[in-house]
Amino acid sequence: MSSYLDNLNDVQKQAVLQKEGAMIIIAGAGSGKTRVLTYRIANLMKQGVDAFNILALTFTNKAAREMKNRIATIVGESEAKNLWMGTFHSVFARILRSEADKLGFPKNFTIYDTQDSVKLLGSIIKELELDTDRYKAKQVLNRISQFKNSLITVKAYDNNPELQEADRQASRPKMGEIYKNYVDRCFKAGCMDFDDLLLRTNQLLSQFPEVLNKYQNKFRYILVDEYQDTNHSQYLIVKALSDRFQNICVVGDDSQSIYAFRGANINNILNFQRDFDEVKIFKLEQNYRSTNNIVQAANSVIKNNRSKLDKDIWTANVGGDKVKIMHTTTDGEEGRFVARTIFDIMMQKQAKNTDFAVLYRTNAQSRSLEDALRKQGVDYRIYGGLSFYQRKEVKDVLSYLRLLINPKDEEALKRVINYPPRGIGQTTIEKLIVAANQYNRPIYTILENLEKVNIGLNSGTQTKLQNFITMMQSFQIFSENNNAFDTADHIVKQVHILADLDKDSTPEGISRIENIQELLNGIKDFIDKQTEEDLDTSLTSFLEDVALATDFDNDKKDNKENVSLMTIHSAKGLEFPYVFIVGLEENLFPSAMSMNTRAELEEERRLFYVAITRAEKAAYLSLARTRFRWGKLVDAEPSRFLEELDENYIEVLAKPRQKNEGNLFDDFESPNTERQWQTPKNAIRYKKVTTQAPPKPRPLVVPKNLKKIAENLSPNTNLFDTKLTVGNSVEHARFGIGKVVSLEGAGPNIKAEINFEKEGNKKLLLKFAKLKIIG
DNA sequence: CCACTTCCATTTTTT
DNA sequence: ATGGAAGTGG
Repeated sequence: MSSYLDNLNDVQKQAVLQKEGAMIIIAGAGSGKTRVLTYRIANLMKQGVDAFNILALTFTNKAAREMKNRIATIVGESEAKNLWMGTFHSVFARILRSEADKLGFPKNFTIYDTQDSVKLLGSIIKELELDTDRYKAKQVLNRISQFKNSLITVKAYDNNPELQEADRQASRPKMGEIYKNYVDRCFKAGCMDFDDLLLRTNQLLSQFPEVLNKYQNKFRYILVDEYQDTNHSQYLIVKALSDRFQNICVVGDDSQSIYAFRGANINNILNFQRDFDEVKIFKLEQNYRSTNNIVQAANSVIKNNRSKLDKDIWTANVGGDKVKIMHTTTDGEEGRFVARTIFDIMMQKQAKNTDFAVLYRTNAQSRSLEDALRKQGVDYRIYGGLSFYQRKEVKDVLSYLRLLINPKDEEALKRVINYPPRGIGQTTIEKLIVAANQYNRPIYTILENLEKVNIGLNSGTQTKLQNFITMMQSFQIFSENNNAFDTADHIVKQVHILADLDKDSTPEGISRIENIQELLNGIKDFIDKQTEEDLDTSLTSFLEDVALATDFDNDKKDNKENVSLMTIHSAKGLEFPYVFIVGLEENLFPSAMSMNTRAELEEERRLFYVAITRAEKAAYLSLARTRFRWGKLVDAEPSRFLEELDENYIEVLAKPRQKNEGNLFDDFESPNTERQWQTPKNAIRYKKVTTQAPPKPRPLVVPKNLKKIAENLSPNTNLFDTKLTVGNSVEHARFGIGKVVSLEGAGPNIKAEINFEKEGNKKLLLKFAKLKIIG
């Protein structure tokens, strides 16, 4: 029966066959992790475990889908269909959907994306008449996200002088008030944001024992992929669900943890052995993906990180090409180098577009690459960035649909109440919000009862509002008798969105119309697919899918083969024969925002490690000495990561040149560009230099914005590195001098009990407490 | 209330 | 450079 096991090495096989208990699979890059997970689940099922009792949490929905398909080939489609597989967010959104009433949410709750959350926070900040420079909606959202991911509710915040003090120090004393308002408003709107999907799940499991019991019994075998990137909230969910049967298998690689910025807690993986009894450990250390030069180059970089699990990634693969490094003068030149090299490799090695990926640190870097690829005639596709569903015109249509299933959805209402323009202005909307807050009802309810409230609207405006409501009600009725596609189509026609967009005959305007068409097609596809698999075809389920979809999840139908352009973060879990990593410059990669602590810098280094290890056959690194940023030319120094690469595995294509030495690709601007490139003369351009230029002493750059951000962050982030221990004397801004009595918790959640001379014993969350070690 | 203009920040990464 | 927000005149 176990022919499928023959493809596995010893450790992989052990990991697959270990059926019960807690286990951790430390899976180095390219070590066949997905294969192990797939076979492991298949094996469980072959051994008689019911698919309904297996929960597998992945990092993207696409990963879940692919894994499911692979499992289906082993155990059969009908069985594989019953597996619960998906991202934390989508799996628990589904569970919340059926249990929402217990938490006071409607079953049809809608999901706020980041845009919605930021907008809501913007209006709250305005309503509270706070300084919008101090209180930047986006930053406030980040802070609230931190709270939620650490399970700090509004109440917990109110009881936590430390947090309040930290916010006061960051000149945001009203943070608690904003937080409370935000949570209230989301609740009243029947909406959950991304973090709520996890936080509310935790609430559900902790406050309702019968619910916990139900899902503990259901999910007897739990698997978590990319465990290194789970946050505290996710960790608690996993812990709670697996508590009964303790059949928990987590897979991850601490060296690939790159999501600390959104609360991922690397200690979840580092401390796994502490959290469960008798943990079995499997280390997958053989890399099957990359050539030896790539594996060793990657190893030489990551070894500079202090905090990591002990492992030794090796490969039996041949050496292959060395990792190539290209110094260029400008970002434009860098783009042309990438485009040209891709073109050359395609010609010489008969490679396809899909064999290539260009990875960058920030989305903004894609522009110069796009220009160059377009000129070179290389088809490409950008992943990530603004997703399809976030485009204005698409979101407008989606907002109508959202409002239909959840009339309380405030952000959706605000979007469509005057779009297309129907004479309902800002003033009117503000009056409505005020009324809604006064009566403690959703705006929609106010609208339905306009005649009963007097909020100072003139009769003309009242009629317009009335018409809007009547229209929405008619849509409501329509949707009850028609499917999601017909409803959406009906709405698009009735509100004349296309007519509005038609006024704009620019290419952008035309593409907007196409986007709406594509959205409608998307809904149709969704219904077809769901029907085929006998799943929910409702509007609600479509909207949920959309809210949690990533760019990778909706496969474009154009059958063109494309070079992939994406951020390194997006590239996690993917692999390509040829990988280009661009912008290896100080302040860009590592990012200027991530150089104030060792922890941050180490995350950047892991990011670099992830980038290199995406490559199978060849990796090209490039940098530019000047680059357009913020519309200005900015000078740049080579990234420190380049110096960390072991020179045995690299090859420098063009040595660093001073700016005034002229542009390597200057002739590229000339009309004969193409021909110039074919001439052998160009060969010397790839001049090999055996020694790298002596590294210049790096000027100590402290960007201006760094200071500001440092002030906003808790100033003691680096405390994690200085290792506070029991017995240390510390000084606290408010409580004065004290001694550390004990430490508990892990990572960002370490709490210290401190005996203060004046204030007595206090437990402080190190993350937020402002402590200075004085002895 | 709307259309047009000017101004401003934006660039770290994403479910 | 660019797109969104805020301000201004009709």
